[in-house]
Amino acid sequence: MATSTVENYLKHILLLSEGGEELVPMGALAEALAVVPGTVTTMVKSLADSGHVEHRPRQGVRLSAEGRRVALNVLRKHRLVETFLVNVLKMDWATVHAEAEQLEHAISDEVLDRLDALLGHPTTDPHGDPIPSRQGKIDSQVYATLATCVVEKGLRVVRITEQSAEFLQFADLNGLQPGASLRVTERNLAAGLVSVKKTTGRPLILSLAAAGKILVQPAR
Amino acid sequence: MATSTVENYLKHILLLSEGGEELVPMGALAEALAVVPGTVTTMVKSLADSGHVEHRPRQGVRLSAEGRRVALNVLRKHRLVETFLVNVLKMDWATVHAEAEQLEHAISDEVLDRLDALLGHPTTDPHGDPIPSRQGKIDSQVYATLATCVVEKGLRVVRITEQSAEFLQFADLNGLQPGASLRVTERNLAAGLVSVKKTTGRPLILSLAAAGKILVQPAR
DNA sequence: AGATTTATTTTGACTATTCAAAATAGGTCG
DNA sequence: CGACCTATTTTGAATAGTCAAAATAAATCT
Ligand SMILES: [Mn+2]
Ligand SMILES: [Mn+2]
Ligand SMILES: [Mn+2]
Ligand SMILES: [Mn+2]
Repeated sequence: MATSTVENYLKHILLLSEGGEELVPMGALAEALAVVPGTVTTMVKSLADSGHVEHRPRQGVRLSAEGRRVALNVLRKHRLVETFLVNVLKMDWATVHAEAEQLEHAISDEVLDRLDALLGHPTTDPHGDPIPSRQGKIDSQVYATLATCVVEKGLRVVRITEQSAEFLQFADLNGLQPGASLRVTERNLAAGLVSVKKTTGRPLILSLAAAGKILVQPAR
Repeated sequence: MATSTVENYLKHILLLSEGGEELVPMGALAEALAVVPGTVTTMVKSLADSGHVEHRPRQGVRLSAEGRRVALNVLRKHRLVETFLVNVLKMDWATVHAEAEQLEHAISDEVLDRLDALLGHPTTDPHGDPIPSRQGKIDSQVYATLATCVVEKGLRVVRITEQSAEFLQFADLNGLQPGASLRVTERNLAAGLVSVKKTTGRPLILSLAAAGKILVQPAR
């Protein structure tokens, strides 16, 4: 019964609130949804009327328990669909985000369950993004990034937190997929650069901005 | 760029015009789309403005070449999705129609092609409905039905032309799936009944209305 | 404190889609 | 032919979502 517009609003509020507690500023939401701020104000008020969010005028929005439930379900659909598109249909991981953006609103919970089973109940999508469980639990572990981790330690890529096709294409081409092993050889804050050595392939230099999008954990 | 409303209008015009040539009366379209006639008049005029249909006031609508192209693409998506849901996700053929009704508007041509390949380029969906080719060709062969076919000849079910879950459930339960072998043992026009003997299972009696929804061809 | 910048909200308008109800064009039938 | 029936069209109004631009509140900066 939630329209896809409503689902998108709720999903982005969830994504912007790092778990669902903090107030999301209207401007940030407008930016994420690619609409003007006035539109967000209007929609958020109606979302508040329907009990999906709490609106603190001039401060921001926060999901209600019900809003969070809906948002997690949409996010689960999004990420399971991405997994399906990559693992089963063999699509390019750089392009599946746009596809999933539509499909997340079109698949039923029934299809969702069957996809989940077909895929073997995955816990992360092709980008390493955690897939909320059927019950709405989502892994909220905090990871270091290539911009913040310790230098000269063995690391494993766990996640790429960026959905633009260009960046993902670039990451893929340079062996930065979840599971890849590497270490940071040098970090120059002044120059804003991070040097990375992968176990295989040539050394790589990233900007701090790019490095900040690659989440890592200590190699097992 | 066509909205899903537009896609639904075009698809139903195609379905109601037996191939695309005849004029579809506004009332029939309104009924198929479950909207009031006035709404159809309004929408059809805008579809005519965008070049998707030709509107003969007071007579009906007909698809333009472009409208037909769009409609066939949507129909192809619908039927390939149904095939996927049944063959891969093992869903009940009685329920996939409603799912496909949404998904047909959400999958891209890219995903469509990959689904087609995954399924081995099927030419009919689980109900025996022909799947339009990528180039927009669709099998328009005319078949007899259990209400019109010859009596006491070996037959094979080719298609069930009804998408309601109840009817499909009933057909499935009684062994009336595409491919099933049977013959009509008796037809009583006065009583409006058709008696059917399947190769396996007990004899079956259908109303003429129900029998008319089962398309058959002479057993090979 | 007063002025200025910035984020948010308001207002007015527009598109797409729909319905209810009234108006109308075409037949049809006596 | 004229009354009548039926399908279609018109008219007026509603809902969801959006934008542009003006108004306003809050925060920041002399
Ligand atoms: Mn979306
Ligand atoms: Mn992802
Ligand atoms: Mn549809
Ligand atoms: Mn079908």
